[in-house]
Amino acid sequence: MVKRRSLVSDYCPSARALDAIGDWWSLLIVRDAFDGMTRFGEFQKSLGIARNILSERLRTLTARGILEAVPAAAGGARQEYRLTAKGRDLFPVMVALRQWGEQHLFGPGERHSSLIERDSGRKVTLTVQTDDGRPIDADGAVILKVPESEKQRSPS
Amino acid sequence: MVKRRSLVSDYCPSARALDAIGDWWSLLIVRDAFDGMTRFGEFQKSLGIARNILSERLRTLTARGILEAVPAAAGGARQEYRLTAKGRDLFPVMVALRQWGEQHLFGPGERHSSLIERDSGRKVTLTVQTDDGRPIDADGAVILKVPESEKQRSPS
DNA sequence: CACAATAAGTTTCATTATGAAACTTATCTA
DNA sequence: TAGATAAGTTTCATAATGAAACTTATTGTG
Repeated sequence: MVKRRSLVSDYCPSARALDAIGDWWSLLIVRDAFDGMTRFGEFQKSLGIARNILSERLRTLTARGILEAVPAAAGGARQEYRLTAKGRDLFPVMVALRQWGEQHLFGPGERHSSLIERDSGRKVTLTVQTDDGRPIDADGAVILKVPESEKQRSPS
Repeated sequence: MVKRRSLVSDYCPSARALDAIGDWWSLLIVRDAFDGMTRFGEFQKSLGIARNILSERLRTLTARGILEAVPAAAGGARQEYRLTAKGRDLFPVMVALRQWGEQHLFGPGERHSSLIERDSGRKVTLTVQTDDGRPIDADGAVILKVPESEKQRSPS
């Protein structure tokens, strides 16, 4: 396969995001993490993922700062995998995927899990809006590209 | 590999969504489609994807109703690939990924493309909220699972 | 119209990524 | 302390991917 092309240097934030979490399993692991799972075995049982692949994914997600590995017991070797702040910031991504799935991938009357506010029980939804609060859809939006001349500018 | 496990029967909408568009390349193709691309060659050049893989992905995305293939010229064999309504509904997913990428994958001062409202030039953002309009974060939300007894209930 | 140049795929082949199962330690439990 | 779990790692077979060559269909040019 000649190694999958990396998009980390792409100037499109979506591309970099997909480069970080767009591979098979990663977002499912993150979903389970949002659902409270922390242990290797929990992820493995929930997803039915091969153990070697899960091991590799947990390592990568940790290296990328999306999960952090903390010793399950003081002095012990076993880890618990917890979402970092960076990982928790994927919440809108999860909600967006969920919302699209609900809209388009379930038959009428077919049951699915739902995301609700803990306290009120109200359904959680997601809105795309301008920074002054007006809802907007794809047609109203446009991508402002980085001029060629500025692309190479790197941080510090 | 014994075929990648399918999640289409999972009762979690996020899992089904990832099953549909969570493979390598699919969302990048969708991103380019949002950016106005329609032709095989445009996607190929933009992404640097192998032609056989692009061919397969376009076929799959079309089969799943996310893209539709329309003849480029009347009577011609060449296709244009356009987002369907279902495909355009992935807009919030793209915005969510973009927003996370902007927040966490760019160094300070490093340039990136931005999503703005066409008319006003205002930045587009994304908010997770309850259905009565209050913003909410991951801590305030909880997943309501489908009871075991109801899982099997299928549509029509 | 004839001929070259593109566009859009498809086929073939080499290589990587994944899955399953067996194997290895470390940790927990009775 | 012995057996049972948990958490990985190793090994091996197979699927997915990438690159390049190849095939048609379409477009452009004189």
